[in-house]
Amino acid sequence: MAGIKDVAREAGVAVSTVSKVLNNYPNVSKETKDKVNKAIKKLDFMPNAVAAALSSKQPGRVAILINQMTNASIDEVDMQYLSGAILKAREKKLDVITLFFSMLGDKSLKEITAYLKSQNVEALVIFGLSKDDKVIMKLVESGEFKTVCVDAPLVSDNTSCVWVDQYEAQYDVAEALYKMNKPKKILYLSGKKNSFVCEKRLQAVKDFCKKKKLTLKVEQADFSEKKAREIVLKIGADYDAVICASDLCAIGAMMALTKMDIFRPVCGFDGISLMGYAGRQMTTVKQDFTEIAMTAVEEAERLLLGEAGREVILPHKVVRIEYLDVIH
Amino acid sequence: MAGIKDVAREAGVAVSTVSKVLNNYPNVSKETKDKVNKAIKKLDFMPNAVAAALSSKQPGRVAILINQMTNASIDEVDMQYLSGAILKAREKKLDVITLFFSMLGDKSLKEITAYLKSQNVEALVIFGLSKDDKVIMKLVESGEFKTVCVDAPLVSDNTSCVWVDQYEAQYDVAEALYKMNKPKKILYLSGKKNSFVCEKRLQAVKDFCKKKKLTLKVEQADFSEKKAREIVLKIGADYDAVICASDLCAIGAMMALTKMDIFRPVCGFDGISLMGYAGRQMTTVKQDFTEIAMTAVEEAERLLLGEAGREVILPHKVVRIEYLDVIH
DNA sequence: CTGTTAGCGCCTTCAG
DNA sequence: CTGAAGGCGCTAACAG
Repeated sequence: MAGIKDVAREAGVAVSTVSKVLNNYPNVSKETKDKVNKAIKKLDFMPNAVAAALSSKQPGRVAILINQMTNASIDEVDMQYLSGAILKAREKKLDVITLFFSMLGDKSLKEITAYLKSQNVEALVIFGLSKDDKVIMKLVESGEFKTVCVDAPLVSDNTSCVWVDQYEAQYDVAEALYKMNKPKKILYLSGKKNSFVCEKRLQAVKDFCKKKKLTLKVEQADFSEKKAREIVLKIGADYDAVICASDLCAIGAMMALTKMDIFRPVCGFDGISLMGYAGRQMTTVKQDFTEIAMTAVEEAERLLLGEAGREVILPHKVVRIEYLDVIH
Repeated sequence: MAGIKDVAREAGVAVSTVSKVLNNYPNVSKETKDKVNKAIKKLDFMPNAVAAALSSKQPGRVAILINQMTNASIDEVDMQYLSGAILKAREKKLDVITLFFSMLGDKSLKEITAYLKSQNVEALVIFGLSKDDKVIMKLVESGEFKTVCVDAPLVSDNTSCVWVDQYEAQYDVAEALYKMNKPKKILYLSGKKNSFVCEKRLQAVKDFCKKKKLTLKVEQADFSEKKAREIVLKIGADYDAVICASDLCAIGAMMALTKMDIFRPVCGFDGISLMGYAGRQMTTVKQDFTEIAMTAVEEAERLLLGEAGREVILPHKVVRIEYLDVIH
């Protein structure tokens, strides 16, 4: 691999000059710039990113932390988060390293911090954080790293939060279902206890039902298809509609209803393609996870540039999913 | 962040000595080693990985290349590949960078090579490569990087291949289905044209049918649930059983059969959790993608250590999946 | 506008 | 067994 020296020699200039054109410094004459660029092309030169990172004050890496298998996910969500984040990071020329919560859970805050620092990470982008992830919560609060939380309302001077307005989204989908079917008694299958998103969603349904004067029964389904199925089998018949905090639960609810051979409108949350297998049209909230991830990385860049943390709200859509709409 | 110098001062030794204990050199007395380790602990020191990478001849990074959304995947497979690979890499203290085919497809071999070199990558672990991925095929063949291909039979001095024996697996599952239902006429829904795995699977079914003197009809379903459904709707009734090159197709086939209200045994391939939604018991081949990925990374390490490329065959299982066996 | 010169933080011969 | 010194490839003042 050709080095910067070779380029300098080839172009007949000093290494620093080459460095300058590489990093788009203003004060280089067009001529020498051309010379250098020609040499670069000729030698197929590309600066060694490791060396550059070591020597320069450029921002360090950003670590993507994924809480695998926690959301309603079935991997689809995580994968979209990941690819969106990685894509945007490359675009922004940010180095990333990918980590899973499971790799950190058993380590102390100190260890994690040391590890991240040793890897030259300066910013964190965290997906799927919940209050139960104690160490990672502490990591965020420690302020050692600029961090962007997706789906967790943590905002401070150096931590931003990016998400869809969970309250509004849940409210909207409930309303859509309401308009269509005019239910009187609602069964709400809530998600995990200490999940930030779930609290918002739950509140939305509560408020909605209050406003419309509907009876509301809340059950904890923990994002689980199975639990949802069991709950609905047991008490589903007593309600006019089932609103779910996740698509997976909606599928479970649907399965139960089909088995009981009764009809009740059901709606989900997330818009994962698995919904295509629900066997019936369903209403759900569609979140664009790729977009969310890309926005999160952009936000991380902002923080790295020294700007202050903030909350970024992304739009959502309420959609009807047909059987196999989504899967090719 | 404490540096190696701080540790040296704290321990009252030279930096080089610290470095030696860090890298487990043999010639350090136990006493000084203890002193140094104490200092390390006291200062929460961790060597800067970037600097270490730059200065030492330690192996470079390994790039994980994922062909997102190509297999029967629905993300589950890719996610397991990814987490397995990343986990093992951390265990082996190998630095990884994750890339998706889609980020490279439009670039030239030269560009990709330059980029990878600039990122200090020395080894590639490639998931889901097919003959159609021209550039990446060339990348592998160029020999510039040690590479491990999962699901592609590329073996040379510096490239290994890790996979489940596709022929045997497909043969086994066909046999299992045969024993159970004694079909005479088989419909085989094959996968994508230029996929390495598909060719092996197809050959296995051909051989099996020949041996058992069964009528075999092969149709291209391209791993698509929809195509599988359409094919089975059209001609499924004429056959006694449907063997599929992927679970997704098996689900499609099942959906079609259910719609037609006829029973035909169906089997799939991969063992993804989506099979839990097929609505009926199904036979399939279960591959442990996490394990495959971990093995692939280990193999990459071997190559990095200078050993020669080879083929590594991993075991598979033929399993029956019940409704929601797999999804919690 | 261009070149010279220190480092970045660590590893690694090579003397002692 | 330990320490001093050079260098990995590049960037960033600082001179010129």
